[in-house]
Amino acid sequence: MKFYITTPLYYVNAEPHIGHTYTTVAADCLARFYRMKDYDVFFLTGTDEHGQKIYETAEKEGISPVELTDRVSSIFKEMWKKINISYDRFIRTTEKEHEEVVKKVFKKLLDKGELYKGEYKGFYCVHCESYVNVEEAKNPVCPDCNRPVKEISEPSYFFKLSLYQKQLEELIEKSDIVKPDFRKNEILNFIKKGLIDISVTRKNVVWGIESPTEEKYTIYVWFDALLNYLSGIGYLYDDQTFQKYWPPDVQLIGKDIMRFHYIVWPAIIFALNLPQPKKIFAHGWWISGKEKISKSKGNIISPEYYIKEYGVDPFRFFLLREVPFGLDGEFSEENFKKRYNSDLVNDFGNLLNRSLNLIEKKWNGFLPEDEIDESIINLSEEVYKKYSEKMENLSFSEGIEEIWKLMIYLNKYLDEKAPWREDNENAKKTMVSVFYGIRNLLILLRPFIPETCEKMAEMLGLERKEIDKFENLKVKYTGRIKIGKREIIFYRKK
RNA sequence: GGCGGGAUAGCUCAGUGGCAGAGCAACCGGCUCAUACCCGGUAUGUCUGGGGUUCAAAUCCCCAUCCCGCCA
Repeated sequence: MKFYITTPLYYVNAEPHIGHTYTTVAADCLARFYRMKDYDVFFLTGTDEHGQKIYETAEKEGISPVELTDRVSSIFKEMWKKINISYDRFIRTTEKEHEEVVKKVFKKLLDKGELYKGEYKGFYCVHCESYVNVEEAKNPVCPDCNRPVKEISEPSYFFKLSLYQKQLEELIEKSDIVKPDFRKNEILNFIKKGLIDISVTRKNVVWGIESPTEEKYTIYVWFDALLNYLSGIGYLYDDQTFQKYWPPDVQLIGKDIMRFHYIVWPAIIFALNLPQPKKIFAHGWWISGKEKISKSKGNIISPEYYIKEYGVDPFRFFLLREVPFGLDGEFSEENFKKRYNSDLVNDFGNLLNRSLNLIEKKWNGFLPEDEIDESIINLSEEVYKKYSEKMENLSFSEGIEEIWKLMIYLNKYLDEKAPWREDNENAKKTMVSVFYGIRNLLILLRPFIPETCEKMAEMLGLERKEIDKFENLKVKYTGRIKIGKREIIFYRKK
C-alpha cells in the first residue's frame, strides 16, 4: 500500500510562521503514522519561488531573486529539520526538473486545446499574486489585503476552466475530495454560480517560468506552483515513481487557498486525464487574542519561542491536540502551558517516572517476567483501532484522546494495584503489565512526538525498532529487560 | 443583500425525538511509588428568546436576536 501526502509549497516571500508549521507538522504526523502502518509513504513539501512579488522583494533588498529564494527556502529547510519533519522530497519551483514539467504540461494543454490565447482585462493584486474583481472605483483595492491593485490589459493564455464546471460539481458531490465536509457546500455554491476561464500567463512579469510558445510569456505563479504535486513525484520524467504514488491520498491546505485547490487544481487534473486526489483537507487558522495572526497586529506566535521554552515535541503535540483539525484555534501561552502541564507532565511524564522508579527500587532496574494483564492487552487493541480510524480521518485531537484512555487507565491501574505495598512477587504482574502499556503508548504517540518516544523507549531499555511499527503493539516481553537511565523529560512549568 | 453554519455548565465543546453530557477549572475525600503528582467523589444549567408539532423537543417546524463562514 502506498500513501502520497503533500503540503502546499510555501511562498518564499515570508519566513516560516505558525501557519506553515501547522500544516507541515500535521502532514509529518500522518506520514509517520502511515509509515508505522507499513505503507510506502511519499511526503512532499517545498517552496514556491516565482512571481512578481518575489522579484520586487529581492529588488527592495538589493539582491537577486535567486539569492532571495535560496536564502528563504533554506530557512524553511532548517525549520523543518528543527521540528523533525520527515519529508521525502523538498521541491523548489525553481528546480530545473520542475520547470521542465511545467513547460511540458503547458505545451500538452496547449496542444489539446485546453489553453487558448485571449486578452486579459482587469485588476491584479501584486501582493496576493492574484487577479481580483473590484468595482470600478477611483482607488481600487484588493479585497483580500486592501492594497492598491493594478489595472492591466494584455494578451494572455487562458485555461478553459469553465469547461469543467459539471465535472467539478460531480466530483465534489460524490467524492471525499473536499474535507472537512462543511466546506463542500461553500465550494459547490461557488462553482454553481458559474466558472470563468482563468488567465495562466503574464506578459510583464520577469521572474517566472517561460511559456513554451512563440511569443514569450511568463507562466502564472499559481499554475506553476500547483503542478509541483505532479513534478514532485516524477510526472513526465520518472514514470515509475509517478505510477507508484499517483494520485495523492491526502493533500493538506490552509482554508485560505481552497479555491485554487478545489477548483483550478482538479480541473487541471481533468484536463490531463489523471485520477483525482482522494482527499484535500483544508485546516483552520490559529488565532491569537481573538484575531487572525498578522504582523501588523503584532500578535505573531513564534514557533521558536515555544520550541526553546518547552521543546519541539510539546509544540508539535499542542498544535495537533488542542483543536480539531479543520477548525480555528486560539493559540495562547496560557493554553499551551495548561496542555503541557496536565497532559505531558502530569499524565504522561509522571506515569513513566513512577513506573520506572518502582522497577528500579524493587528489582534493581531489571523488569521481571510474568504474564500481562488481559485488560491492558485488550484496551491497547481497542484504543489502537479507534485511534487508527481517527487518524485516517485526520482527527488528530480525537486520536490523541483515544491514546489518553490507555494513559488514564494505566495510572488508575497502578493506583488500584498499589504495587508499592506488595512484595516483589505480587507486584510482578502489575509492573510487567504497566511496562507493556507504556511501551504501547510510545508506539501510539510516536507520530506526534517522535523524539520523546524514542528517548523514552531508551529509558525502558527498548530498542528503537521495537516501537517502529504498530505491529509491535502485540509483542509481549520475554527475557530480562534492563531499564535505561531514568530522567525527567517534561519539566513542570511555573 | 443571497446561501450556509452556529448559540448547551465558569471555559472549550459533544449531544438528530425518550432522565441534559465530557474535558478543563472549582470543591471534598483517598493514596503516598511518582514531577504538589495520581485515584475517587461532589456540585454546576432559563440548552439564546418566543411560538408551534408531539404522549414526549436541546433535538423537528415557524418567527426574532446575536455570532461566524462563503459570495473570483
